[in-house]
Order: sequence, then structure tokens, then C-alpha cells
Amino acid sequence: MTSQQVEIALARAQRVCTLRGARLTPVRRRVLELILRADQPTKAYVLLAKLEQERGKLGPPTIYRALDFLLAHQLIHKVETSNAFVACDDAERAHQSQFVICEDCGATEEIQDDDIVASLRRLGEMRGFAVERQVIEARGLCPACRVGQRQA
Amino acid sequence: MTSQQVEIALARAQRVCTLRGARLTPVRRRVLELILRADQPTKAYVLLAKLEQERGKLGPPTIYRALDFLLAHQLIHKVETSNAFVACDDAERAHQSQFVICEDCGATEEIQDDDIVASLRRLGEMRGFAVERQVIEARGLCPACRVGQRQA
DNA sequence: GCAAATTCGTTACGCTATAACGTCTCTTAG
DNA sequence: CTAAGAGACGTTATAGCGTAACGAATTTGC
Ligand SMILES: [Zn+2]
Ligand SMILES: [Zn+2]
Ligand SMILES: [Zn+2]
Ligand SMILES: [Zn+2]
Repeated sequence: MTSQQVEIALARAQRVCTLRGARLTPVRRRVLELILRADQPTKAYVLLAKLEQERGKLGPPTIYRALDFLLAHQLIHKVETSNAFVACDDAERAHQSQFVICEDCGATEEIQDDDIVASLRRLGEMRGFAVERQVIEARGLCPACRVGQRQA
Repeated sequence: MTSQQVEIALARAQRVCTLRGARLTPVRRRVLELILRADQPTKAYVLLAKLEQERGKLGPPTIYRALDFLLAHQLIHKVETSNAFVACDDAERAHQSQFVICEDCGATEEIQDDDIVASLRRLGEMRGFAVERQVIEARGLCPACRVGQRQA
């Protein structure tokens, strides 16, 4: 993601927050920027280390609070099977997302497929469950790493 | 699960292991039994504490190695969003499973739906990914807790 | 028996996440 | 303007999850 694109994404995040009466504070904004600039899902303690380089010693809560805020507003998602965080470019729209993750290089792509969401909801309802949140992640090899695998 | 049912499950696990040339050692067997007897997904450190009551101080690796073995043979599954382990009564058959989990009481049910597995695989393949492992979990409220929620 | 492989105990450590408390700032009603 | 309340943040401590590395003991295959 280019710096331009990052700026655009940050501006859009700012708009979303303002619209919702939420405050995109410096810490939150900076954490989002770090996630946006990373080309892969970012771990909480990596974010913490980077933020501490800039602001001196902090603690985990500082990061986790920022992450909780960004998650609540769908500005980021958590990849559960990686314990890592990725930016979402579709925060305006409430949505469930899925992920495909490369076991080899960590490349991660967000998917938004309404059919699979509906399917899982239906499976839950068939058992009497009221489904509120879904975690759907596929782990395997990305196109680039598949090639490497074949040659090795 | 009654003691009788636990014994039957353990006997079946023993058969599966023998058939595969794997050893269901005392530690592994006991860990499986603890998981079978629990009526809810069990956490690694809870298992560790119980095992240490019986055998004196051990360390996390003892439990995690047993869990890894049981996972490899599909005698148990890991519920990723709970960091907990549940027994599987269908170890003979290679299968992917999904889970519905109650946020309120922790009740967890295993689902085996081939269609949703195929769907997610297809979504991955459309992006060039070779999907090897899937995590599909739905969190919400179980039938019992839905009632409680409505009355509260 | 004996060598190789598997299993297990043990110590130590790293990563993930939250509890609890006090301070500071920002908003807003009076 | 100012006091009160809410929200955000810094700080310390701690709980929970998981693995690396090494050596001893056991089992297996020859
Ligand atoms: Zn998204
Ligand atoms: Zn890859
Ligand atoms: Zn199963
Ligand atoms: Zn429930």
C-alpha cells in the first residue's frame, strides 16, 4: 500500500468515526496506520514495540485498547488463527468476513462471501443456536508458495 | 457422558490407535478420558492441573504433547475461538468439522457439513490458494440461553 | 541383547491478553 | 466559568496459552 493510499484510508477512517460520534485519537490513528502500512497481518506485540519506539515505554493495554476500538468500528479485523490484525477497506458497511491465509509466507486475503455466512448461520439455527459472530478461516498455500513447493 | 460411554469411547480409541500402529499411552489415554468426562470443552491448563493432582508436578509440554497426539489422530478437536479441546466420536473417518459455541454457557456442538467445507475450499481456490485446513466456528447463544436472554 | 526411535519429565522462556487503579482531558449542564 | 461525569490513556501486575531445548527412560525392531 502506497503512502497515498494509506492517507486516503486514514481520512476515510476519520470520516467513519466522526459520523459515528467516535474519536480517532492519535494512538488509535497511529495503530491503524501501522497496520495499514504492513503488507501482512500484524501482531499486537509488534505494534506495541513500534509504538514504544516512538513514545517510550507503554504497556500492552494501550495497544489492546486501540485494537478493541478499531475492531469495534470494523476498521480492522482479527485473524483468529494467526492472532494478528489486518485493515479493512470496507468499514462503512457492516459485514462478516472470511480469510485465506498462507501457512508458508503469511499472506492473508479477506473474503466477503454472503453465501457461506448464510450457510453457517443456517447450520447454527438448525441446532437452535442464535449465531452472532462467525470465524471462518482457510489455511493453506498461496499461489506463489504453491509454485515454490512444487519445485522443492 | 456416562462412565460406560466413556469406557466404550476409550476402547474405540484404543482400537483406532492399534489399527494405525500408534500408542495410546497412559498419559494420552488419561487426557482423553478427562476430555471425554468433561461436559464442555476443556482448556489445556485445566487438564494439566488435573493430571498434576494425580501424578505430581508436570509441565505444560506433557499436556500439549498428549493433545498433539490426540489431535493428529482426530480423537479430539481444538475449538480455536475457545482455546479448548473436545472429544470426537468419529475418529475412524477423516473429516473436517465445524463448531457452534454458546457465548453464555460455553456449550459446544460439533457439526460435520461437507457442503460448507467445499464452499470454503472453492473460495480459496478461486484466489489460487491450496486450502489445507479450515477453521469454521459460529458463536452465539444456545437454545437454553436464548430463553434466559428473552426473560431477562 | 543392542541400537534406534519414541515418549516423557523438567526447566526455562516467549507470546497473548486482561485486571485494576490513578491521571489526564474533554464535554456539557448548570 | 466551573463542577461533574465520561472517555482515553499510562502504569503495574498478573493470568493464560504455547514452545524450545535437553536429558532420562521406555519401547521397538533387528
Ligand atoms: Zn472487512
Ligand atoms: Zn505464501
Ligand atoms: Zn470430529
Ligand atoms: Zn448457552
